[in-house]
Amino acid sequence: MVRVRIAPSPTGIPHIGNTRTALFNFLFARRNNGEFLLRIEDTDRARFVPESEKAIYEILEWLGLKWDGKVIKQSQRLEIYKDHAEQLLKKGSAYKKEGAIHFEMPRTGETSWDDLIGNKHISFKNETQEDFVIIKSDGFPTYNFANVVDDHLMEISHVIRGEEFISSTPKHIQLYKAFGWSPPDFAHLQIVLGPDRAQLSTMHGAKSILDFRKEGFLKEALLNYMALLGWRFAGQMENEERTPYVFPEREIMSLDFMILFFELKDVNTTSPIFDIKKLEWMNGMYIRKSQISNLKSQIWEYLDKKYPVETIGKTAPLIKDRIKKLSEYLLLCDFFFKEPEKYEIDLSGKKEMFRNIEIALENLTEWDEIGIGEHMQKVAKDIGVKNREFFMLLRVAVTGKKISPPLNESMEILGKEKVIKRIKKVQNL
RNA sequence: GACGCCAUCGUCUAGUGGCCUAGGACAGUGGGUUUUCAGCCCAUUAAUCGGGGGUUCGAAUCCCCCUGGCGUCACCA
Repeated sequence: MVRVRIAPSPTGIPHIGNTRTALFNFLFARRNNGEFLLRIEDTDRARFVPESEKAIYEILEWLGLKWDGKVIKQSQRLEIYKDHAEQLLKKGSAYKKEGAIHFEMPRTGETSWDDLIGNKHISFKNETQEDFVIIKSDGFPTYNFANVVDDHLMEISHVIRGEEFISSTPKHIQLYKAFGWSPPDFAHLQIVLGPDRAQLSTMHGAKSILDFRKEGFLKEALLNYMALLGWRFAGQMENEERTPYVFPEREIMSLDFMILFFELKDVNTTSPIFDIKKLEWMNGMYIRKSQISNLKSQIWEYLDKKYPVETIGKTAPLIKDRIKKLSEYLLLCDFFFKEPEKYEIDLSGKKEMFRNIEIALENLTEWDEIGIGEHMQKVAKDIGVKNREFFMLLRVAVTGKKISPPLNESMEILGKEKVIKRIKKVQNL
């Protein structure tokens, strides 16, 4: 039975790095019909950040990486750790010193294991190892100790975690040995690096997943991108002659697809660097692929349901190819909800032209995109203004901006009354 | 510094001895479509596979050394 866990400590809001670890654990569990557990390692009272525990739940739920069973919190298991430390004391593999309990590491031989990432044998000479604290003088267990006790008690079969724990794995293995337990399999994932090539960390300004959501990233894109950082589908598709992955579409994968094909042996051994550009491209890709009804509700919810959902629904088709993030919706579409107050081009002195436009629009019986377009082209021709210039001025008059969704469609959606009102308004500039 | 992990275009990667004068994607550049901006389409720049030795008829692929990057060296996790 495969049982994995993620063991975040509530000392910060999860970012791409540790969330990717969660994703890989989740994929491995689902792929193998196993369980994916969540343990909060809150034994460091000094670094505790209150809102981070809530954020951990929120992020996992939002992304659809729901854990199985109930959450284990180390701060509520202090007795368990004490009991186990006591056992080691009795066995003589631990000793007290300065109010803390220390574990005695062997001085000779070596400690090693076969790591599932890269399928390699890693070994440390025991002479390089040192004794370490398992129970602090405040009675709390240290990470190294609580981690091992819990992984055993929770019957974890595979420990899939970041590479930063490789150096402490000998400690863990020796602990298992001292207890007479058999250690789980280990898989140490390569660390995700920032553009500065240093490990992604909150301290270093890495954005949290919550930040990405706030910026309008879709969970599908985030999930897909995180998976691609070190893993890709290694199967063969039809028509692929030479090497797999030559088609871009195989980079776009749903969570279900990933679950179907995820294998630890296909996880890369090199540390990937997080590239926001590719994430943005991928997010745009997901937005473009979205069904309008789905995109509509995503935007609506993203904007805290403050804007009329019908208008969002009507305008969504106009902007789905134009935005990379949900946050860009209002940049393009705010004019649907309020009249422009300022104009990116000086429209004064164009009174005559807008008067002509107004009359032409007034005379329109069918208020639709095609009719509007035809009539406007005619006006442009009649007054001898090039399309390019004519429509730019009209665009600014209606939207306030030089960049906007397609004009005719926008005018149709806005409605005759509002459009004419705006055309009248610019005649008084 | 000690210990450990890693090493293919700027970035993510394909590649497990001959299909590689190294393929794809993102980013970049040029062009086309065009009523803006996107999108889409086409083209294109970019890696002497970190360096040096081997092994082999043949190496990005196997071995060794060097170098570099990263990680860990707490009563943090």
